[in-house]
Amino acid sequence: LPNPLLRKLELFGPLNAGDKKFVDDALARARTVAAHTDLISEGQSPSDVHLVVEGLCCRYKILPSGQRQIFAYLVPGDFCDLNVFILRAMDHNIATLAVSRIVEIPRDTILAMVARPQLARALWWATLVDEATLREWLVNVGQRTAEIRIAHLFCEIHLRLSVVGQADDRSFFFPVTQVELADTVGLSPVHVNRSLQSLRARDLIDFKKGLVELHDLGKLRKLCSFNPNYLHLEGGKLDRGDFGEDRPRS
Amino acid sequence: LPNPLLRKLELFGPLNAGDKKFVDDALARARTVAAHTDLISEGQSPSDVHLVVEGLCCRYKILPSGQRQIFAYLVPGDFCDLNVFILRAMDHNIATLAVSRIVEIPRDTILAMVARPQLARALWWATLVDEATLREWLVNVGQRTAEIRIAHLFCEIHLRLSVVGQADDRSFFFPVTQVELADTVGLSPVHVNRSLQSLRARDLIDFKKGLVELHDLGKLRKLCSFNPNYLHLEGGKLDRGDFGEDRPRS
DNA sequence: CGCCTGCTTGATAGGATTCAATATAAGTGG
DNA sequence: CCACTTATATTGAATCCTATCAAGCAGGCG
Repeated sequence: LPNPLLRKLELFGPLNAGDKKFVDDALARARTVAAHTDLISEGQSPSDVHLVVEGLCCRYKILPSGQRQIFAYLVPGDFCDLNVFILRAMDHNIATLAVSRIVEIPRDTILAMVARPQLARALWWATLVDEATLREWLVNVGQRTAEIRIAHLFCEIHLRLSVVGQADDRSFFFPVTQVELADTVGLSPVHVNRSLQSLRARDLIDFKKGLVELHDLGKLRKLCSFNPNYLHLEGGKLDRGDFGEDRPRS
Repeated sequence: LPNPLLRKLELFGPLNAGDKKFVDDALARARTVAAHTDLISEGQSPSDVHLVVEGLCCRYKILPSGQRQIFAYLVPGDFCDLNVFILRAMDHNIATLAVSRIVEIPRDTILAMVARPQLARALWWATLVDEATLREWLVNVGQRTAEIRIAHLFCEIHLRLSVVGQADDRSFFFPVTQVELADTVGLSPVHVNRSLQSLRARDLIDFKKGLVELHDLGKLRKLCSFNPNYLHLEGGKLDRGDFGEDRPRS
């Protein structure tokens, strides 16, 4: 079973043997966490950095009114709280959605990683992709209709899971409830249910019990005009791997 | 007129004289850009980093359907594209909303800034706050009703402008049209108009011709349950200014 | 003065929410 | 292993919020 973090980071650029070993060692001891368990809560200031090795987690916030908004799904290879080095306190929560394997990487280990130039850039790249993903979610909730919102979300998750070898072209596991989907895309659970039925009726996707079956990925992507640029994936290899160099640009 | 970037960064932590001079020098030569002008477009890969010194800019994306979503307002002291060092191409656009003064900071200057530990942390802090702000916008669009959405946006902008000395407790300039507001909060321009009227009727705020008058800031904040934690401002001074130190935490 | 942009208003339609009830599945404990 | 309880999914009906369409108004500018 390949290291999902390594797999992700190498999309950005090649790592040397030392870098790889470093990453591998860092993920050596993962612990298993039950589903629906908070890993970090708002106001806390964890000393270590959490990383998802297996399973599914999410960032979320609960409003005074009791409403919940999910900001991000964290799939294998994703960091939970790299910002720990700078910000005093978390401004949101992170929880598991399914049984997951989590590693807690000590601060010092992260610092040592950042001391390796290529790894440092790869980590930075990962956080920038997180931010770009967040922007796309804002587009999703701000501009798209219910059905297309959900279609777009599935397209994204599918691609991100593919990167870490957790999805093929026909299906993938995505263990969330319809209520959680609703809190993700800013819709009511009832409407999510109906939108899912509508997508099934169009013979695009079938989602039940945490399994997404893609009946026609191409049509699904067309429906929501899915443009994966913001994930900086395939293009990732072409992304700037250098720092100070001043080469000409188009 | 104090340097807005310096003013912002010092919220995070103290800078030494050398750091300050460095930042001051970096902002020395600003150019004036007309309103509604693109600074950077999707797909581009600017060689320098843009920073807003005066005026107002925004991040945005246009969908194939022609819809526009605004992701962020950039006020004096905000960077436009620090990610230039890592990502090959912009995945969104940045434009001026009003006449603005912009500096283009060479890559080398940024690299020199990052070489200064305290400045590096302050820059990192700034990008993390940007991300947290984006999360809050997702909450806004995903969970709140029209009126409260707009109220919350005004609360945020007011606070961010206050930090750089561009707002007092009674009013501030915010030169956007109602259409732009609509593209920000994911509503139709008509509905934005009506929501603004409603806020005026409650004697909370009056927004006309780019001037926001706050009739009762306390009541406005209560209406939208405004919690500025996510901006990490006042708490900013207490945020972690250290890197590797391993001090006890509560 | 006329034009353009931005704001305002009214009427209508539609998408999404809410409420409520039912069905189905999943666990739990005796 | 079955009965009970809880979580999740599904369905229908009524309501509400927001969008759309369309028209009128105001102010700035050449």
